[in-house]
Amino acid sequence: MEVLGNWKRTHMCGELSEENIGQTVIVMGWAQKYRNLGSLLFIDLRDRSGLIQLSFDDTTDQELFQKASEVRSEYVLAAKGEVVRRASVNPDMKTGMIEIKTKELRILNKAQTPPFAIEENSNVKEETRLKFRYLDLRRPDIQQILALRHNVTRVAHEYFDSQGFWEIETPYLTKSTPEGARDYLVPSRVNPGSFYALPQSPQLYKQLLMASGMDRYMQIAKCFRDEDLRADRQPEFTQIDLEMSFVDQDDVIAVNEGFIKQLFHQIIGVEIETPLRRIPYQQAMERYGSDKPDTRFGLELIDVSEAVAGCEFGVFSSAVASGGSVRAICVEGGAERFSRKELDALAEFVKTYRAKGLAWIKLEEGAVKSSFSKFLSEELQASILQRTGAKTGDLLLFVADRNEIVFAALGALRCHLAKKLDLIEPGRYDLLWVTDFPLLEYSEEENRYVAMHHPFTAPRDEDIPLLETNPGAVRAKAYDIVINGYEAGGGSIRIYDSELQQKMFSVLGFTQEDAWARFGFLLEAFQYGAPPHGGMAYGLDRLVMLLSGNDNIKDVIAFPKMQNASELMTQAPAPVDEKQLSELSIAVIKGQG
RNA sequence: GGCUCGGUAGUUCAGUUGGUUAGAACGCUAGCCUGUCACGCUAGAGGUCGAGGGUUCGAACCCCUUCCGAGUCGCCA
Repeated sequence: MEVLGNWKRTHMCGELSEENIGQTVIVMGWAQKYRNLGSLLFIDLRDRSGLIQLSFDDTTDQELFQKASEVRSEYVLAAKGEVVRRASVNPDMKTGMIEIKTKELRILNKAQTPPFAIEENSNVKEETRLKFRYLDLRRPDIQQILALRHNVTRVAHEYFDSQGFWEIETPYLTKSTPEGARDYLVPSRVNPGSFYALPQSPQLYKQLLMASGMDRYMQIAKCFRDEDLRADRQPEFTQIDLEMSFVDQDDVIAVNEGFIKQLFHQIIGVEIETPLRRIPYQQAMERYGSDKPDTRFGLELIDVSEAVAGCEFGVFSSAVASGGSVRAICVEGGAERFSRKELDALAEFVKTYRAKGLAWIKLEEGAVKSSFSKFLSEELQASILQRTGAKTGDLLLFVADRNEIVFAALGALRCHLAKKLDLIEPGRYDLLWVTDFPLLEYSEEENRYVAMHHPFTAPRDEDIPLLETNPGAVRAKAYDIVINGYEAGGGSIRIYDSELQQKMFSVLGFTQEDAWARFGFLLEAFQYGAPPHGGMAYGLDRLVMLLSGNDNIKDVIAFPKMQNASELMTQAPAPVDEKQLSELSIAVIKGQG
């Protein structure tokens, strides 16, 4: 092993070109690959910019050649030499026209053989990659994702700065607010028995900043939610968070459309047409069965409740009679495409979403087959076809149940079918706003209304009277931005009036004492002149995922957590010793969980 | 907590109906090789078939239990 000495790097490997021919350069990096031909030896040297070939010739310098022949994969090298045109070019390599005729080599560090090859498109299993994440991160494709991620935050800073936003940091040690997701708690040594919560979002602080007259705020903020993970969900994630004063919904949307336009343009060179389409929540549910619809393909839901009400088929008629619905997806040309076995698989698929089954009609040439053919009178068939517009060759798939289940099942089914039938054009981006969310939804479990977004979302002005008479019908000034079926961000206009905020808490079932105990600081702040305000937060990880064409959030986070919320490499979380616990006045109950 | 899929060499995988010493490719080690770039040639090392138990004359394969991972439902204001 050798030291760097007085060597200074002159170039990054991938940035050398024919323009450097004749120059003496010093490059540093990792040995990607070596090819020893006996008395001629090549090493591909890698840094984050790319590869450059080092060449060694036994006949010019035997000692140097000997040293080079000891180099193995992932050795850390510094090489000094002359950039020369290659004897044989490699057209597949960015620096394939040139190489460095090495004069001096320093082996800065040796390396064990890595457990997997450091190369693009590696298909090593995730578990191994995460255990050796620092090696996985050497792979060029992951480095490019992290570079893209850096550029997304850079564009965010630049854009929002240009629009008059200040980046202001808010605390990570905050107060637990039991509404919403589970909190990560942090014990306080100096306040035994008391706990901070890590923020689920900077929501309350940014609203208070508006009350403070900061006018426009933004922050790249870490957020924490102690809930189960998914392919697009981590317990620790990053938001591009922003808030604005003296604005209504259209103002927030306009500023954010500017951001999205600039982001797509600068990061991936895609021009986004603005203003973006907006569809109300109710319509999103009716047409796509989802509040984050993937609009890159059709397969829209069709309500056939009226057509089948009172029909012989009990599954249908009873669903309608009990206040639910029967809805269908028409798969064009699907009659031939799906075997009985595949239809059974689709039925299993929708059962995941608590649907009891999947009824179907195949409109085959000259014959109509159906899972409920004995109830499918000519009359019923005619009215279904009339309602759905299905024609010969098509396949109709039905779910009958409570609306909530019908939407969930068919909403998921249409995405499933789109993948299966390859209906999604690669490289396409479909963006839209979903607006007019319900302010509240009724929780059977808790026997009360809960906020759909959060308790600080403003109701639409004209719906305020309904808060007392029909809370479920109140629409919110809330909006989500949906990209390719992912909720990429969301926001709302907030309540800024203390009275209205207190009314909101009371609708949510808080006593006045409760409300003041938990959110007194906010209610009070609103009494000292809070401006109308609203904002938005993007899931940075999801944005990066979408912009880099990934479908797993772990791939766009340097050190992600696994499904059980642990980190494989460092083994966090881990037990701590008794001394630490006793300092925090914490006793762990053994044998639980 | 439920459901589905997976775990065989360092890596990616194959492994037939339960049948001899569990294979391949890449990687690794050693030797040879002057224009390679998926270098080539020769030889070699490398396995707790996730773990435990059971059935059997015999288990990577069948059964039970369990551990680990992924996806998903619930959950995620």
